Amino acid sequence: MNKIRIMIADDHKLIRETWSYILDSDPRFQVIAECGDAEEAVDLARLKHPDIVLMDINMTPFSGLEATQKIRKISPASRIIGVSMHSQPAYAKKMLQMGARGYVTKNSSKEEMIQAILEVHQGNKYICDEIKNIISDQLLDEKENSPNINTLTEREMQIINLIKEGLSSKEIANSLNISLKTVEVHRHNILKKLKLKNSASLVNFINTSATYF
Amino acid sequence: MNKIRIMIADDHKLIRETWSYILDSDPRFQVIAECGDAEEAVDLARLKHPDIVLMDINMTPFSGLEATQKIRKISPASRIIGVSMHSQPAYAKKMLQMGARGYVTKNSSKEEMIQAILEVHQGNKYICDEIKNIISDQLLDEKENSPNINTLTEREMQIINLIKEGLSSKEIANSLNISLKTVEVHRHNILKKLKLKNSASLVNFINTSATYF
DNA sequence: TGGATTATAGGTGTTAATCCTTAATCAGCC
DNA sequence: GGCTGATTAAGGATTAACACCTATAATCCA
Repeated sequence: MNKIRIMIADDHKLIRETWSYILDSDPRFQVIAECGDAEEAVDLARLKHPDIVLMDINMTPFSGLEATQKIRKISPASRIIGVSMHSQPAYAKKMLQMGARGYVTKNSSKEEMIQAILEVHQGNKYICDEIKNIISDQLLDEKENSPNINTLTEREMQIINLIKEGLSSKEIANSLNISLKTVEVHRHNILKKLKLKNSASLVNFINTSATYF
Repeated sequence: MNKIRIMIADDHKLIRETWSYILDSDPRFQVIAECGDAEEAVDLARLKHPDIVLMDINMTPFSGLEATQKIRKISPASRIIGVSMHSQPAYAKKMLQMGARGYVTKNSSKEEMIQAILEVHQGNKYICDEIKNIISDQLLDEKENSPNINTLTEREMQIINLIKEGLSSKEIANSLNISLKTVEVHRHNILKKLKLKNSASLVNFINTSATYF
C-alpha cells in the first residue's frame, strides 16, 4: 500500500509545519511538499502531482480559491481539501465550487482532518462536522437567493476594498483610472445586490461576512 | 532544572493539539493544561498557576484580552504570551497593555514561538519579528496619542453601533430621541478622535480594531 | 467652587453619496 | 446572430454626510 502523498499550502508557517509534522508521522501519509503562497502551490502541484492538497483559503498573492481552480486544471488527479479558520458555510461552498473535494475548518480535530484526507482520497466528498451541522443539505444540492457576496463581480469587490479604506468615490475613480460616474454606478449596484442602505452597513456586512476572501 | 509549565488557550482545536504535541515533546517544556475558551482559561490558571500561558486573542465567551487581565490578577506569577493570526500592531499593543509579556503571530515559526517562551519565562518581553518590524519601539516604551477606541464615550459607541447597522443620522436621532444636530456632532467628534475620514472607514476601523470587545 | 468632560442643539455651508435614467462596448454563450 | 452580464460613462436630482462655529445644562472631579 502506497502512502498518500500530501501537499500543504498554508500561509501560516507554524500551522504548516505542525501539520506536516503530524501527518508525516502517520504511516499512511507522506508530506511531499509545503508552501506558504498560492503561486508556489500551483507550481508545486504542477511538478509533484500530489494525491491530496490541503489548501488554506487565505493566501497570497492570490487566494486559495484561485489556486484550487488552477490546480484542478493542471493536475486533475490531485484532490483538494479546503482548510480555513472560517466556519461560515459560504467559504466551504465557494471552495467546493472551485473544485475542492473537501472542506475542514481549523476548529476540527486532528482525527477529523485525517478522516477528511482518507475520504477524499477514496473519491468521496468530505465536509467537517462543524460546517455540516450548519447547512449540510443546503450546500450539496444548492439554491441561492439571499443577499450573497458571491454575486459580486471582481470589480465590485475591488471597489468595496477601497471603500473600506475610507476612500471617497472620487479617490476611487482616480485610483482605478475610471470615471467618478462609473464608481457611483458600481457603488449603487453593490448596495442593490446586497440589499444594503449605505457604505457603513456595506463595510460592516463585508467585515462580518465570512464569504469575503 | 524544572520544565517550564505551559498552558495553551486557543479556540482552534487543531492548533491547540498540535502545539501541545510539539511543545510537550521538547524536554524543556511541559504542557499542563489546554482549553478552548476564555472562561475555562481563567479557571485553569487559578487552579494550576502555569509558568507560561499561550493565549489566543479570539476566544469565546469573552476575548483573550479580558482573560489576560483576569489571569494577571489571580495568578501574577504566570506570564502570558499573546498568540494571534493578526499581524496588526494594534492587537499586540492591546495585548501587552492587558498584561501580556509577549506577542507572537501565527505566521511565526516554531523556533520563534519557543524563543518567545524562553525569553518571557526569563522575565523579558518578546515580540515576534513580524510585528517588531512594523512598530517595535513604539510599542515597548508606550505613549498614548494614537487614535484609540478607548477614548470614545458610551454615547459615541452607541452611535457607532447604529451607524454599523446602516442607520442614517436622522434614524439614529429618532432612535435615541435626540436631535439630528446632536447626532451629527457625535459623528463628527468620533471621526475627529479616530482621525478617520468617513463612516465607511469608521466601521472598518471598529470591526478590525482589537480594542473592541 | 472652578474646570473639564459630556451630551445636547442650532446655524451655515460644502462635499459626497445615493437614486434615476440611458447607453455604448465587450466577452461569453446557446 | 442574438442574448446576457460586466464595465464603462453621462446628466440630473435629492438626500446625507461632513466641517466649522457657537452655546448651554449636567456631571464629575480635584
